[in-house]
Amino acid sequence: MSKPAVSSPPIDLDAVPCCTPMAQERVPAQAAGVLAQAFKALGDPIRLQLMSMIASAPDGEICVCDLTPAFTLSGTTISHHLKVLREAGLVDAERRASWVYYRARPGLMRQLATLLAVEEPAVA
Amino acid sequence: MSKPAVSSPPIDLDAVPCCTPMAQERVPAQAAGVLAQAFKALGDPIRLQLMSMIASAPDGEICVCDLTPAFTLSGTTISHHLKVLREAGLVDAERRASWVYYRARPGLMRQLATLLAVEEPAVA
DNA sequence: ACTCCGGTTCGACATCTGTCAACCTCGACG
DNA sequence: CGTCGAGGTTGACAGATGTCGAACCGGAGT
Repeated sequence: MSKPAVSSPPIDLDAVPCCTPMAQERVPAQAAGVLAQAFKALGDPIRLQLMSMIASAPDGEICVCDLTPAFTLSGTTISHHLKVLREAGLVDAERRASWVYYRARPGLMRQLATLLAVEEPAVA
Repeated sequence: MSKPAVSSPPIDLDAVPCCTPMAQERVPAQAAGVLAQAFKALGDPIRLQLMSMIASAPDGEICVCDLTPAFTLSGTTISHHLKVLREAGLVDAERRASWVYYRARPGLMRQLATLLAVEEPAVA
């Protein structure tokens, strides 16, 4: 919220030059905005489970109709959470026939993982 | 309660048996709560930069008096954000002399990084 | 003891977020 | 064409969150 920024629907993944562990170098203020949005998207139990279900889908993709019944929430709410994940650049949606399929975008996930990387305690 | 002035109450790090990439196995609903709280703590540009400054501190720790002037925010707000990071189990605070020093807790960060781990694209 | 200073906590406020009900859009199928 | 179902959008609402000013606390100096 410290960043009112008129929402940018399709996240500029290229505008995030981040690839250095935050333990090695301070993350630039500009990158922090985009990266924080991704973390915020994962900062909800429902979305974290949704993201997990999508990322661990056997075929690399999963239908919304398989996601919704996994929670005791209205379809509207699930749709809202999926939209957040979409706008954060974490997942991609594709409409096929009558159903919508979601798949993970490993790029951003990898960036976040790199950002969180910590030196192994063994290495001095 | 023999907790010092700067307390870091809850968060059961041991209660989070998570260590499997979310792309391999669906994260359990119970773990999702705690893990999501950690992600949420990082889901703010200010906190992400704070976390980064703490984690990348040369001596492994950094004084609040070095953190506050790095932002155009009141000390109150910085203190609030630091509290969020503390309660998420991401950082630890220690009062020494007149100043309070923060240091990163690599344990949870490593868990989050593992959770986000993605198979290398080399395997097609 | 008194004061000054760094930092947390408290109280208050505006804004954002999660949730649902209702409606709308797009394909599929008669 | 007309209907139906999946699911995304809108509007509305309670509750959470970010921010600040004021009050408070714990040491250091004087």
